[in-house]
Amino acid sequence: MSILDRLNPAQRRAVTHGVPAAGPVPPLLVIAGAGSGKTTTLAHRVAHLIVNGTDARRLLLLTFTRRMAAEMARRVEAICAEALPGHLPLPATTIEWSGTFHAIGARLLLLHADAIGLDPGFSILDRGDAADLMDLVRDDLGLSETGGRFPKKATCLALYSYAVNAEVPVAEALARAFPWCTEWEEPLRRLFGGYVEAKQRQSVLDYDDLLLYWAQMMQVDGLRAGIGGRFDHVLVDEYQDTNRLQASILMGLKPDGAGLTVVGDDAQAIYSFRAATQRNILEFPDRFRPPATVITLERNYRSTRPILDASNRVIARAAEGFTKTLVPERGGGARPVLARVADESAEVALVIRRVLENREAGLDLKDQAVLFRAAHHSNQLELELARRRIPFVKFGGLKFLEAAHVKDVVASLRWAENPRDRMAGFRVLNLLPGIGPATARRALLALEQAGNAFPALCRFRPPAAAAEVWPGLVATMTDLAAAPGWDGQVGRLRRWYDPLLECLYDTPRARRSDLDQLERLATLHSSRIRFLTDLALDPPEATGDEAGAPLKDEDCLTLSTIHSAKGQEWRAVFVLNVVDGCIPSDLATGSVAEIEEERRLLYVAMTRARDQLVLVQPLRFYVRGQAREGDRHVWAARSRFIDEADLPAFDHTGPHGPAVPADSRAEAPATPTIPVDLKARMRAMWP
DNA sequence: CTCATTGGCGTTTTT
DNA sequence: CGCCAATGAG
Repeated sequence: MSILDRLNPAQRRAVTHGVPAAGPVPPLLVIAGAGSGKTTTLAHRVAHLIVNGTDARRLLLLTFTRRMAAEMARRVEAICAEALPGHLPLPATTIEWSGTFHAIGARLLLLHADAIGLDPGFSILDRGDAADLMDLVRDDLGLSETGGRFPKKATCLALYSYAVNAEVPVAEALARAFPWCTEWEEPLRRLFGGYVEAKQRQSVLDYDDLLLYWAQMMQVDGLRAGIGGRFDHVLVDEYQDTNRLQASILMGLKPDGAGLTVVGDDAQAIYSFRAATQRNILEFPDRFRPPATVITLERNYRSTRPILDASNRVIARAAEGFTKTLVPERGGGARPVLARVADESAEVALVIRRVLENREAGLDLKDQAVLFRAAHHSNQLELELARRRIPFVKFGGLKFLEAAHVKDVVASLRWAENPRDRMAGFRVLNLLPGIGPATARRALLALEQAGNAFPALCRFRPPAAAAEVWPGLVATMTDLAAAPGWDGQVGRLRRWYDPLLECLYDTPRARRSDLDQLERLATLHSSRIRFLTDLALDPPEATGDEAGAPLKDEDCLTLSTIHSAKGQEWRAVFVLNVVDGCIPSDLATGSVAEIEEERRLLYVAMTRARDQLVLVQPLRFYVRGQAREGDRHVWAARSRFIDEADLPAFDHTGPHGPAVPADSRAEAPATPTIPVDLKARMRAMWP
């Protein structure tokens, strides 16, 4: 009995390709359709390599998220334990080098910091900090007074990031992704130059640097040999969502493709906004001589036949790709439902009703998920779930880490770790009453001139309003910077920060409980720098529930953006707002390529479902930017990706007839749900 | 120089 | 609505 017996023939070929081997293992591309056992296959291949004598420490496993890395490690160990009975699974089967490109990049940079002249105490900027730094540099370069509308900081950062990740000049990035900013090409280039300089002066790296420095290291002979030679096998998951820079790293690691395995599904490519390109996966085979072996997995073990049939119809209308049609292994099951509802309130009601019915019928909340295109699409649903005390977790959207008070504390820790980190210092100083940008700048200058030693700040004369709290700040930062151990540092910091919190924000109680959570989280990490690095690369998800992190065992409904649902599955899946303008997003209809990506997004959402799939289509959308009881609305059409000809693949519920009622032009505003308050109207006449 | 207020404008997806 | 820039009072 072998671990290979439970695999189908294509999976088995993928797992055993080139192994056991006498010589180098030729490159392999696995095209794994949705639900075709991709994770199983990859985990078995890794286990098969280990069982056949590959040292687990010489494996590099690159996944799309930390969560996937952990899942993969768990499964590999389980399979190895089964295949090698009697051997303890640890540590011989533990994959040390497993994680996202960014996390692995951070580790390699730390390891080789000396060789490339990088301060090993570097801090990692999250997206918000990077954008703020971009803003600061823009001010310094005097680009704020350009008149007209210079792109906003977030746009500047996105553009810079695109150029780096796509490995194209600014002009090309502008043309491809930000055509409305082309007139600013020259000042933008200056801005990016200044941004890079500022990062280096402060010993900070942004996300892109983790890849960029890694790719650059692979261009240096000695380093390339050292890093590439560290790994016998490199395996990459979700290859369809990698970009040019990541491909360059891979080619640097394994120039001839020996030991390289990439797995992905071009039909599920949904990250082009991060400069991911399908060309990576489409062109992979021919990058090598002889070309890489291609193995396609098309047997779907996840969804019932009717769900798969509907999904296949949606993707069949796409233009390009490795052709494959998923073949269902599971029979039976009901058709997916296309549920028309009056508006978003009715959508919320329908989803909650069906979720609860499912639970009555024995389907736990954790077996069900609600998916949507944009994080804010679930706002109403979240409110209603909270009101009815139905537990849920939300993936995607605002992160815990992005809350102002959490950023305050993290910035303080980062400043203590790296006093040259101006973004961190700037944020901390601005917390004090009476201190604004100008004073903060002067204080940072004073600190720099004193050799970045915090005690020197004692001599700085703050404005009168800050005089009282100033010594506390200096003492706190001095303590943190000099602290011998990590234990208790967050507690020490909070003795100073918590009183400030009271004055700064209006809901101090909820915020303090967030900080309690942060403090607990801190104890799970061995040092301050590890804590900060892990936090930047793998921020905990926001929960939407005031209780903080949901208990692991609690039965909980999943809410998720479609992007964050990648690689997951549930027995019942609801997709919100399957209308034109949401899927496809009205912001992503500028080109055929963008629209095609939106189609794949719907395909990804639909193929997450095992037994039950409900696409919800509200007919009426209230327009934003009006009074609470306003009645301005638009009528939305069914998503263009559900073709008329494909309607028979669905069951239909809700109001029928044309999407836009014939008499809509004449329709009177809905009756207000709140009784008219005449007295308030009288008062309002005389403000 | 700080801080609160006002008015205009854009509104996605994430390591 | 929520973010950002401009404005004006202290």
